[in-house]
Amino acid sequence: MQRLVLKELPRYECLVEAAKQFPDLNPSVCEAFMHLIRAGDEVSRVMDAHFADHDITHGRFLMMMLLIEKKGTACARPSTPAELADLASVSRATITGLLDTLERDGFVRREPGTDDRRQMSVHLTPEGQAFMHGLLPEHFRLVNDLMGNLSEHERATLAKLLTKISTKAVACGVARRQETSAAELPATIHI
Amino acid sequence: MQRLVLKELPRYECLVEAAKQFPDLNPSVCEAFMHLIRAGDEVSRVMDAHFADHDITHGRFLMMMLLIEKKGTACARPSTPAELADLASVSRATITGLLDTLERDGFVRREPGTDDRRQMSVHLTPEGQAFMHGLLPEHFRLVNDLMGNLSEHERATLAKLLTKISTKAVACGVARRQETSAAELPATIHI
DNA sequence: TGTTTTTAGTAAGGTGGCTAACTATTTCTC
DNA sequence: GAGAAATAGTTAGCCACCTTACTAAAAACA
Repeated sequence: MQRLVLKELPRYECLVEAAKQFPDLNPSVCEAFMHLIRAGDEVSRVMDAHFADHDITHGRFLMMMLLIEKKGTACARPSTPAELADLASVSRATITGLLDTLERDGFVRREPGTDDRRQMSVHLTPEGQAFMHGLLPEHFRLVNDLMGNLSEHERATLAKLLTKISTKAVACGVARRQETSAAELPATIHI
Repeated sequence: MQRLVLKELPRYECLVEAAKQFPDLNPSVCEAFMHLIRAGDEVSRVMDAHFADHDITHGRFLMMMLLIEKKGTACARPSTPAELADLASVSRATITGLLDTLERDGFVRREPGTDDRRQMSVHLTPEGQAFMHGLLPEHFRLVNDLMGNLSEHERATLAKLLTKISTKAVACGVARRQETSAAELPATIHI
């Protein structure tokens, strides 16, 4: 499902106009920011359309990607709902909902855990595995196509710049949580 | 509302491993792609958290941004639900839902159109206008902060690279629609 | 042993989509 | 001018993907 975004980015001159009204608005910063939002949205739409061709959604795809059997041992594979929730940064309740639909469609199988009876162990079924093997070649070709206008060097530059932004975004999140925690201290602490 | 994304991107060596299984997978392409998805998601989360502080959501914010009074005449302002829907590339039904909640909260006012009795004219109320004027300074400062690790030159580079990707994504969408249209022609046409 | 924490899942609610159908109005065609 | 077609906004129903609060059971801790 898509977030609302503008079909067209505002013209630069509109940003400059708006900056007269809102002095904190830096037109070139805003422009770059909006390019990021837009590009992210548009590639997501392309991927989602491909998923829809196969009657699957982004969320379910990600679950199956996490569960897919991997050759070699370099990359761990989660197996409990809590592990999936942690990797995807969502609540267990969300995972339950996703797994419910995947189980309903025969793509995953849940079994009680062996060590801990509270736990469930989650696996792709052979059907789920086959489904992913059928989907992924074209998925990766689509990714290649989307990035096809960028040289290897440009892709590396892009990754570097985006990492700078992500780092900043994460820092905003951390600073925000500290701010929130401080606000929640009883007033008497400040004596 | 966020889409499911991985908390951590897979390590490059995991991509290389996976490429052995899926030959279409190009590790460096995939890596850049995932950086885009992640960065987009993370900045969205930061913005959404700020919106939540003011009891508003991304979709409602965008509606109000489109409706906000603008000094000068360089930038048109939409005024009907259909115009909003067109600018945001969603259905009129979706706009109805968003406007319902904004009207409920006193931020927008709907009036019958003057020229065409099918239409509604939509405006920010003074309360809505004041709300946005209260929110936007910090919003723009947040944007500046998020992009703060990038120089002016880097921002221009980023915008250029992202535009290349957006262009490709849009082309994928166009190609897809042509493909779909061709598939829908009656079989007899091919004689 | 008793208390606290953890696990998966349920219930309830929200956001932001969609489609199809509807009603009223406007535009188009003959 | 009459009727058909298109348009505008809304309604109803559905979906995906969240959240929090809660439950029962199990595990960990003191």
